[in-house]
Amino acid sequence: MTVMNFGYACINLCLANEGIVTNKGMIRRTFLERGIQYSSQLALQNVLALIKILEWNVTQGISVFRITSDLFPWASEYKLKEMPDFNEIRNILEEAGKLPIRVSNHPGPFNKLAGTGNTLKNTITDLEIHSELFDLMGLNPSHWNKINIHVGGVYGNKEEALKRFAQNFKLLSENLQKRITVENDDKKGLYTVSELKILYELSSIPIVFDYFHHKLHPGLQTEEEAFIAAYETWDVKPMFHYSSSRRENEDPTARREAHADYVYERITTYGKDVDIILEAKMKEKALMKYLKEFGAMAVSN
DNA sequence: GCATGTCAAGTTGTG
DNA sequence: CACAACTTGACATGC
Repeated sequence: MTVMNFGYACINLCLANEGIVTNKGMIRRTFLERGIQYSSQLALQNVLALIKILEWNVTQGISVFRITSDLFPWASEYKLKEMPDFNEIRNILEEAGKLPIRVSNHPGPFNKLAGTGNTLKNTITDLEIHSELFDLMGLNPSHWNKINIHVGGVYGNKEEALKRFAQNFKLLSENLQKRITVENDDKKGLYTVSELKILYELSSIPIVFDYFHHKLHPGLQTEEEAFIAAYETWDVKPMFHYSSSRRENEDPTARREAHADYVYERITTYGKDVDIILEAKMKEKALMKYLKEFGAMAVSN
Protein backbone atom coordinates (compact mmCIF):
# COMPACT_ATOMS: atom_id res chain seq x y z
CA MET A 1 0.00 0.00 0.00
CA THR A 2 1.26 3.43 -0.81
CA VAL A 3 1.47 5.97 1.98
CA MET A 4 1.43 9.25 0.22
CA ASN A 5 1.25 12.67 1.65
CA PHE A 6 0.29 15.89 -0.03
CA GLY A 7 1.40 19.39 0.73
CA TYR A 8 1.28 22.92 -0.60
CA ALA A 9 3.62 25.84 -1.02
CA CYS A 10 4.51 28.82 1.14
CA ILE A 11 1.19 30.57 1.71
CA ASN A 12 -1.85 29.62 3.78
CA LEU A 13 -4.74 31.67 2.44
CA CYS A 14 -6.98 31.03 5.42
CA LEU A 15 -4.39 32.39 7.87
CA ALA A 16 -3.19 35.10 5.48
CA ASN A 17 -6.71 36.44 5.73
CA GLU A 18 -5.97 37.10 9.41
CA GLY A 19 -2.65 38.72 8.59
CA ILE A 20 -0.56 35.63 9.32
CA VAL A 21 2.04 35.63 6.56
CA THR A 22 5.65 34.51 6.47
CA ASN A 23 6.99 36.81 3.78
CA LYS A 24 6.83 40.32 5.15
CA GLY A 25 9.61 42.24 3.47
CA MET A 26 10.69 45.63 2.18
CA ILE A 27 12.04 47.31 -0.91
CA ARG A 28 15.70 48.22 -1.19
CA ARG A 29 15.20 51.84 -0.22
CA THR A 30 13.58 50.88 3.06
CA PHE A 31 16.32 48.40 3.82
CA LEU A 32 18.93 51.09 3.22
CA GLU A 33 17.04 53.41 5.58
CA ARG A 34 16.19 50.95 8.35
CA GLY A 35 18.69 48.13 7.96
CA ILE A 36 19.04 44.91 9.91
CA GLN A 37 16.99 46.26 12.83
CA TYR A 38 13.86 46.24 10.72
CA SER A 39 14.83 42.99 8.98
CA SER A 40 15.01 41.41 12.40
CA GLN A 41 11.57 42.71 13.39
CA LEU A 42 10.00 41.41 10.21
CA ALA A 43 11.87 38.10 10.47
CA LEU A 44 10.53 37.61 13.98
CA GLN A 45 6.98 38.19 12.77
CA ASN A 46 7.61 35.86 9.84
CA VAL A 47 8.87 32.95 11.93
CA LEU A 48 6.00 33.41 14.41
CA ALA A 49 3.63 33.16 11.46
CA LEU A 50 5.56 30.15 10.17
CA ILE A 51 5.09 28.15 13.32
CA LYS A 52 1.38 29.02 13.34
CA ILE A 53 1.01 27.80 9.77
CA LEU A 54 2.92 24.61 10.50
CA GLU A 55 0.75 23.96 13.56
CA TRP A 56 -2.37 24.66 11.52
CA ASN A 57 -1.19 22.12 8.96
CA VAL A 58 -0.52 19.49 11.59
CA THR A 59 -3.98 20.06 13.06
CA GLN A 60 -5.50 19.61 9.62
CA GLY A 61 -3.53 16.43 8.98
CA ILE A 62 -1.30 18.07 6.38
CA SER A 63 2.23 16.76 6.73
CA VAL A 64 4.11 18.32 3.81
CA PHE A 65 4.81 22.01 3.39
CA ARG A 66 7.17 24.28 1.45
CA ILE A 67 8.61 27.17 3.43
CA THR A 68 8.94 30.58 1.83
CA SER A 69 12.34 31.93 0.78
CA ASP A 70 11.39 35.33 2.17
CA LEU A 71 11.53 34.68 5.92
CA PHE A 72 14.58 36.89 6.41
CA PRO A 73 14.35 40.16 4.44
CA TRP A 74 17.63 41.04 2.70
CA ALA A 75 19.40 38.21 4.49
CA SER A 76 22.15 38.17 1.87
CA GLU A 77 23.35 41.48 3.33
CA TYR A 78 24.07 40.32 6.88
CA LYS A 79 24.60 37.23 9.04
CA LEU A 80 21.43 35.84 10.59
CA LYS A 81 23.00 35.78 14.04
CA GLU A 82 23.57 39.54 13.81
CA MET A 83 19.85 40.19 13.99
CA PRO A 84 18.87 41.76 17.35
CA ASP A 85 16.05 39.24 17.72
CA PHE A 86 18.17 36.29 16.69
CA ASN A 87 17.87 34.34 19.94
CA GLU A 88 14.09 34.55 19.94
CA ILE A 89 13.97 33.70 16.25
CA ARG A 90 16.21 30.70 16.79
CA ASN A 91 14.07 29.42 19.66
CA ILE A 92 10.91 29.65 17.56
CA LEU A 93 12.56 27.90 14.63
CA GLU A 94 13.83 25.17 16.91
CA GLU A 95 10.27 24.56 18.11
CA ALA A 96 8.97 24.68 14.55
CA GLY A 97 11.50 22.03 13.56
CA LYS A 98 10.07 19.58 16.07
CA LEU A 99 6.60 19.52 14.51
CA PRO A 100 5.62 16.37 12.62
CA ILE A 101 5.67 17.87 9.15
CA ARG A 102 8.04 17.40 6.23
CA VAL A 103 9.27 20.82 5.17
CA SER A 104 11.29 21.82 2.15
CA ASN A 105 12.01 24.99 0.26
CA HIS A 106 12.49 26.19 -3.26
CA PRO A 107 15.00 29.03 -3.64
CA GLY A 108 14.18 31.56 -6.37
CA PRO A 109 15.00 31.44 -10.06
CA PHE A 110 17.89 33.81 -9.45
CA ASN A 111 19.87 30.91 -8.12
CA LYS A 112 22.07 29.67 -10.93
CA LEU A 113 24.59 27.15 -9.73
CA ALA A 114 25.85 26.71 -13.28
CA GLY A 115 26.44 30.46 -13.42
CA THR A 116 29.72 32.30 -13.03
CA GLY A 117 31.12 35.36 -11.24
CA ASN A 118 28.69 37.36 -9.15
CA THR A 119 25.75 35.22 -10.21
CA LEU A 120 27.42 32.18 -8.74
CA LYS A 121 28.53 34.07 -5.64
CA ASN A 122 25.01 35.37 -4.97
CA THR A 123 23.60 31.92 -5.59
CA ILE A 124 25.87 30.30 -3.02
CA THR A 125 25.01 32.99 -0.47
CA ASP A 126 21.28 32.54 -0.98
CA LEU A 127 21.38 28.74 -0.93
CA GLU A 128 23.46 28.70 2.23
CA ILE A 129 20.84 30.87 3.96
CA HIS A 130 18.18 28.30 3.07
CA SER A 131 20.36 25.58 4.55
CA GLU A 132 21.04 27.64 7.67
CA LEU A 133 17.29 27.93 8.19
CA PHE A 134 17.01 24.14 8.27
CA ASP A 135 20.04 23.94 10.56
CA LEU A 136 18.33 26.39 12.92
CA MET A 137 15.22 24.23 12.82
CA GLY A 138 17.36 21.35 13.98
CA LEU A 139 16.70 19.32 10.86
CA ASN A 140 19.12 16.55 10.11
CA PRO A 141 20.68 17.35 6.72
CA SER A 142 19.24 15.04 4.07
CA HIS A 143 17.03 15.09 1.01
CA TRP A 144 14.06 14.51 3.32
CA ASN A 145 14.06 18.29 3.72
CA LYS A 146 15.02 19.25 0.22
CA ILE A 147 16.37 22.56 -0.97
CA ASN A 148 15.21 22.33 -4.52
CA ILE A 149 16.47 24.37 -7.47
CA HIS A 150 16.51 24.35 -11.24
CA VAL A 151 19.68 24.22 -13.27
CA GLY A 152 17.84 26.86 -15.25
CA GLY A 153 20.51 28.08 -17.64
CA VAL A 154 22.26 26.59 -20.66
CA TYR A 155 24.85 29.27 -21.44
CA GLY A 156 25.14 27.99 -24.98
CA ASN A 157 26.16 24.45 -24.02
CA LYS A 158 24.12 22.07 -21.88
CA GLU A 159 26.86 19.55 -21.20
CA GLU A 160 29.28 22.25 -20.12
CA ALA A 161 26.66 23.92 -17.93
CA LEU A 162 25.89 20.62 -16.19
CA LYS A 163 29.59 19.99 -15.60
CA ARG A 164 29.96 23.49 -14.19
CA PHE A 165 26.95 22.89 -11.94
CA ALA A 166 28.61 19.71 -10.66
CA GLN A 167 31.87 21.55 -10.03
CA ASN A 168 30.19 24.46 -8.25
CA PHE A 169 28.12 22.03 -6.19
CA LYS A 170 31.35 21.08 -4.42
CA LEU A 171 31.69 24.68 -3.21
CA LEU A 172 28.56 24.33 -1.06
CA SER A 173 28.67 23.49 2.62
CA GLU A 174 28.36 19.83 3.58
CA ASN A 175 24.85 20.23 5.00
CA LEU A 176 23.66 22.12 1.95
CA GLN A 177 25.05 19.49 -0.41
CA LYS A 178 23.06 16.86 1.45
CA ARG A 179 19.86 18.84 0.91
CA ILE A 180 20.07 20.00 -2.71
CA THR A 181 17.77 18.53 -5.34
CA VAL A 182 17.16 19.59 -8.95
CA GLU A 183 13.88 19.85 -10.82
CA ASN A 184 13.07 19.35 -14.49
CA ASP A 185 12.40 22.59 -16.39
CA ASP A 186 9.32 23.62 -18.36
CA LYS A 187 11.13 25.50 -21.11
CA LYS A 188 12.03 23.78 -24.37
CA GLY A 189 15.70 24.70 -24.28
CA LEU A 190 16.26 23.68 -20.67
CA TYR A 191 16.61 20.42 -18.79
CA THR A 192 14.45 17.31 -18.96
CA VAL A 193 14.63 14.51 -16.41
CA SER A 194 16.87 12.44 -18.68
CA GLU A 195 19.29 15.36 -19.01
CA LEU A 196 19.33 15.90 -15.25
CA LYS A 197 20.28 12.26 -14.94
CA ILE A 198 23.69 13.27 -16.36
CA LEU A 199 24.06 15.56 -13.36
CA TYR A 200 22.95 12.73 -11.09
CA GLU A 201 25.76 10.56 -12.46
CA LEU A 202 28.24 13.32 -11.63
CA SER A 203 26.96 14.49 -8.24
CA SER A 204 24.27 12.07 -6.98
CA ILE A 205 21.73 14.90 -6.76
CA PRO A 206 18.16 13.56 -6.65
CA ILE A 207 15.72 14.72 -9.30
CA VAL A 208 12.39 16.26 -8.35
CA PHE A 209 9.83 15.25 -10.96
CA ASP A 210 7.46 18.06 -11.84
CA TYR A 211 4.51 16.62 -13.77
CA PHE A 212 3.44 19.91 -15.30
CA HIS A 213 6.92 20.83 -16.45
CA HIS A 214 7.24 17.40 -18.00
CA LYS A 215 4.02 17.95 -19.96
CA LEU A 216 5.38 21.23 -21.29
CA HIS A 217 8.83 19.86 -22.06
CA PRO A 218 8.91 16.05 -22.07
CA GLY A 219 11.92 15.46 -24.26
CA LEU A 220 11.89 11.84 -25.42
CA GLN A 221 10.45 10.27 -22.29
CA THR A 222 6.87 9.38 -21.47
CA GLU A 223 5.53 10.61 -18.15
CA GLU A 224 5.97 7.18 -16.63
CA GLU A 225 9.56 6.86 -17.86
CA ALA A 226 10.50 10.29 -16.54
CA PHE A 227 8.70 9.65 -13.25
CA ILE A 228 10.54 6.37 -12.71
CA ALA A 229 13.88 7.80 -13.81
CA ALA A 230 13.50 10.61 -11.25
CA TYR A 231 12.19 8.22 -8.60
CA GLU A 232 15.29 6.07 -8.86
CA THR A 233 17.61 8.97 -7.99
CA TRP A 234 16.25 9.33 -4.44
CA ASP A 235 17.74 8.02 -1.20
CA VAL A 236 14.60 8.88 0.82
CA LYS A 237 10.92 9.03 -0.15
CA PRO A 238 10.84 11.43 -3.12
CA MET A 239 9.00 14.71 -3.02
CA PHE A 240 7.50 15.60 -6.39
CA HIS A 241 5.51 18.57 -7.71
CA TYR A 242 2.12 18.69 -9.36
CA SER A 243 0.12 21.48 -10.91
CA SER A 244 -2.60 21.88 -13.50
CA SER A 245 -2.50 24.20 -16.48
CA ARG A 246 -4.19 27.53 -15.98
CA ARG A 247 -4.68 27.90 -19.70
CA GLU A 248 -6.46 24.58 -20.14
CA ASN A 249 -8.66 24.81 -17.09
CA GLU A 250 -9.29 28.42 -16.20
CA ASP A 251 -8.06 31.04 -18.61
CA PRO A 252 -7.39 30.37 -22.30
CA THR A 253 -5.31 33.55 -22.52
CA ALA A 254 -2.94 32.50 -19.73
CA ARG A 255 0.61 31.54 -20.59
CA ARG A 256 1.16 27.85 -21.11
CA GLU A 257 3.44 27.57 -18.07
CA ALA A 258 1.11 29.38 -15.66
CA HIS A 259 -0.23 27.37 -12.71
CA ALA A 260 -3.97 26.95 -12.22
CA ASP A 261 -5.83 27.87 -9.04
CA TYR A 262 -6.71 24.22 -8.40
CA VAL A 263 -5.66 20.72 -9.42
CA TYR A 264 -8.05 19.15 -11.91
CA GLU A 265 -6.71 15.66 -12.55
CA ARG A 266 -6.16 12.61 -10.43
CA ILE A 267 -2.42 12.21 -9.98
CA THR A 268 -0.73 9.03 -11.17
CA THR A 269 2.21 7.69 -9.19
CA TYR A 270 2.86 4.43 -11.04
CA GLY A 271 2.57 2.35 -7.90
CA LYS A 272 5.30 4.26 -6.11
CA ASP A 273 5.31 5.89 -2.71
CA VAL A 274 6.06 9.60 -3.02
CA ASP A 275 5.05 12.86 -1.37
CA ILE A 276 3.59 15.52 -3.60
CA ILE A 277 3.51 19.28 -3.30
CA LEU A 278 0.53 20.78 -5.10
CA GLU A 279 1.59 24.01 -6.75
CA ALA A 280 -1.77 25.68 -7.09
CA LYS A 281 -2.62 29.33 -6.63
CA MET A 282 -5.40 28.49 -4.17
CA LYS A 283 -2.86 26.83 -1.88
CA GLU A 284 -4.31 24.84 1.02
CA LYS A 285 -7.79 25.35 -0.39
CA ALA A 286 -6.68 23.59 -3.57
CA LEU A 287 -5.22 20.77 -1.50
CA MET A 288 -8.42 20.37 0.53
CA LYS A 289 -10.50 20.41 -2.64
CA TYR A 290 -8.26 17.82 -4.28
CA LEU A 291 -8.46 15.45 -1.32
CA LYS A 292 -12.21 15.92 -1.09
CA GLU A 293 -12.73 15.14 -4.76
CA PHE A 294 -10.25 12.36 -5.18
CA GLY A 295 -10.14 10.87 -1.70
CA ALA A 296 -7.31 10.34 0.76
CA MET A 297 -5.77 7.63 -1.43
CA ALA A 298 -5.82 10.21 -4.10
CA VAL A 299 -3.72 8.61 -6.76
CA SER A 300 -4.08 6.04 -9.46
CA ASN A 301 -1.41 3.59 -10.43
C1' DG B 1 -8.83 51.85 3.34
C1' DC B 2 -7.97 51.34 -1.40
C1' DA B 3 -5.91 52.29 -5.90
C1' DT B 4 -1.68 52.54 -8.17
C1' DG B 5 3.15 52.61 -9.52
C1' DT B 6 7.05 50.25 -8.37
C1' DC B 7 9.86 46.73 -6.88
C1' DA B 8 17.18 42.65 -5.73
C1' DA B 9 18.82 38.99 -7.94
C1' DG B 10 18.91 35.28 -13.83
C1' DT B 11 17.46 33.17 -17.88
C1' DT B 12 14.45 31.95 -21.38
C1' DG B 13 10.87 32.01 -24.96
C1' DT B 14 6.09 33.45 -25.46
C1' DG B 15 2.95 36.80 -26.97
C1' DC C 1 11.71 42.82 -28.13
C1' DA C 2 9.31 43.74 -23.78
C1' DC C 3 7.97 41.19 -20.09
C1' DA C 4 5.82 37.21 -17.88
C1' DA C 5 6.93 33.01 -15.84
C1' DC C 6 9.31 30.66 -12.64
C1' DT C 7 9.53 30.06 -5.68
C1' DT C 8 4.89 33.13 -3.72
C1' DG C 9 2.67 39.17 -5.30
C1' DA C 10 3.74 42.67 -1.96
C1' DC C 11 5.69 47.39 -0.57
C1' DA C 12 5.06 52.29 -0.25
C1' DT C 13 2.78 56.29 -1.25
C1' DG C 14 -0.92 59.34 -1.83
C1' DC C 15 -5.59 60.12 -2.14
